[in-house]
Amino acid sequence: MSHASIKDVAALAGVSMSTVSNVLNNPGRVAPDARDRVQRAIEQLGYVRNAAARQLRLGSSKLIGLALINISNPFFTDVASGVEEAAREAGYSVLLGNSASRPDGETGFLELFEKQQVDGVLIVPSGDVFDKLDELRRRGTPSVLIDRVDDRNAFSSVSTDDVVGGSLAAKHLLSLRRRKLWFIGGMLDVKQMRDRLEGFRAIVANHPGVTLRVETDERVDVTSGREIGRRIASIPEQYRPDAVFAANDMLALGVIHGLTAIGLRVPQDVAVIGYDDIAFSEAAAIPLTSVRQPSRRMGSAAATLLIEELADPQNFRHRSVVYEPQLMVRASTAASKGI
Amino acid sequence: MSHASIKDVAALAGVSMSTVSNVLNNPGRVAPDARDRVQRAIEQLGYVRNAAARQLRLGSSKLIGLALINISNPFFTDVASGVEEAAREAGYSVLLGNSASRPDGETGFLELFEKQQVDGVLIVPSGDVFDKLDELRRRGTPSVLIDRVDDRNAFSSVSTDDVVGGSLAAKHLLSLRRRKLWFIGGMLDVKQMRDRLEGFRAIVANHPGVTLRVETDERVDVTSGREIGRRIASIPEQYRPDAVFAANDMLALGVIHGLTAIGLRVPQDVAVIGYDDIAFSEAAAIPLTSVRQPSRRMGSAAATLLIEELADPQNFRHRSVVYEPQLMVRASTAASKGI
DNA sequence: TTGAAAGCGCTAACAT
DNA sequence: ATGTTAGCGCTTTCAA
Repeated sequence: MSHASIKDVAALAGVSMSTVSNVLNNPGRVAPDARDRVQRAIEQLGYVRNAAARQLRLGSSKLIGLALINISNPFFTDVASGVEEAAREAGYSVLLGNSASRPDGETGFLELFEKQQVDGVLIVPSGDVFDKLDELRRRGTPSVLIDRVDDRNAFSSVSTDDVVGGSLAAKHLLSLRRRKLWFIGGMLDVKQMRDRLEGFRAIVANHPGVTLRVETDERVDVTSGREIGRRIASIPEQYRPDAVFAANDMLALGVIHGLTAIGLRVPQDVAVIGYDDIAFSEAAAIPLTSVRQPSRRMGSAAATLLIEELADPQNFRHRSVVYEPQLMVRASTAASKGI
Repeated sequence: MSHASIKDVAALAGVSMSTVSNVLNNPGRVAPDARDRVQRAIEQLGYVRNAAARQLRLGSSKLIGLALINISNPFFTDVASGVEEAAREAGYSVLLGNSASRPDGETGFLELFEKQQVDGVLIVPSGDVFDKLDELRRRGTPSVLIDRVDDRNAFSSVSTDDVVGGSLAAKHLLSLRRRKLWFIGGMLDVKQMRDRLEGFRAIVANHPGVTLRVETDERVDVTSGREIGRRIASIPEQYRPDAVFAANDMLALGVIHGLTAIGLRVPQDVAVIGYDDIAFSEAAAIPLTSVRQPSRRMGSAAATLLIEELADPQNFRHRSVVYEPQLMVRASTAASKGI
């Protein structure tokens, strides 16, 4: 009734366990007729390999752990798709965890991953997980960072240059003659946020007369964006920003909604630019200008890097792949001011 | 250098392996000082339980497999959040698979799940996986369906009444005096699609003079919605629909984009209603009217059902939980026709 | 309260 | 080409 084992298959096929194992792993080494009998026995019993036993024996699970901050942000699911694709091609499966769902966040997941004996970890770090990652590696589980470089270069990483991304956004807004800018983002203890702001600010600093105000909130989702949008809309015109750079698209989409709900026009009254360029941005009724990160490619590159390291841990040299972000100009900033 | 085992811990603490095991599983049964020594040894060695070995011994992995059609649809990630929450509370972890990423689709994932010895499976079935699920159950792995009922009532399920949902959409559109309706959806071999259409059509049938055209496409995402939107916009007014019911929100959002890009007004020229009510719908610049499914709740209910079954497989009676969909009226249909 | 030993299902080295 | 056997790390009787 329960799961059949290799032993059952062997008995039914009238061969030894190792022959069955060979049929599974080295079909070439086994005589055709024995192979056929084993195959039939497998079918008949509905035999399925027990990964736990295999893993225990082999010391490898052929599993990669992917730790995401927030699975409901399409940027991350795009990354995940890329990871899965590359992993599958190399014969790995992906154990997906989203830290938002755990009280203990990313650390909790890393522990689960380790217990499950994943061969390696892919992580989009938000908090400070480097100690934990170091520990993991000392015990033989390597990891690759996504969307974030490791300053000490102790881990491979795949990211987009967020400083450049921030400056792209600023240049674009300034070229549109916007002068009163807001940066809206998550907590600045997250490196990605800091970098985007840094790039943005550096450009603004070269433009005397242009003001920049920084607003941060713990939540970086559509709802919190909408609240900020409404707040902006209620500010008298002379104090109101004429452009907003939101540190991710969900936020930006929310801001537009909050703004327009109160009658402001985007981009005429307030231009809005986001970050990530998720699919919804292009399809929004006011298509969103956004700084694109090649999310899917980042995912597959990270997985590839990890798999390379797994294949030859000794000789592998850590690498940092940094992509250039790309400005996607759309309606949310396209028209000139005040028209 | 590699992973420390219970044996190493035992040696360092100067106790037997079983004492270490007891510290881990029945701390009460072990003398305080021995316990302390073991604890310290665990810390010092950075010992982490090997789930594979534990699983092999116990026959249970404390893992639930969740098979989703498409991880980039926020509806599914919301379901996943609900699942994770309920699972975590009960001490289970979730192995997440999205069938879109596999050439062999859901079946491929079910096989992975079985190999990984998940204790149970949660699945949003699209194709015909019942044979496979039957097989799984025969070998001791139960499953619960999400977003779909099993006609034979052989599996528990959690779903929303899609027929009612479809009729809600139709009634709303008709109350707005729309007469030329289009249904846009995925392939009709997917039960959910059929049901939504059925409910929609049943209402329309009672209204002589109202026409309904059905358009299906394999892809049900923003891009394909946009293409259809553009196509509609290019139709001369007298043949053009005055309302569209899209079978999910990603499609609907795309349709609106395609429509407005060519200068049509939503809802004045064409009213658009979606399905699922994902977060982006409310925040879209033309907020989308949608039939809401309680995605998160569906996820947690399904997980709860599965966990109950796992706890007492003998006496568990399959149950079908059916939620009522809810019409969320927003701007994409709100204004009357032609204004 | 603690320890010794068996065995979960699998693979691989070795023997035939 | 096939079989025998040891052992991966853990839990769990059973005995002390």
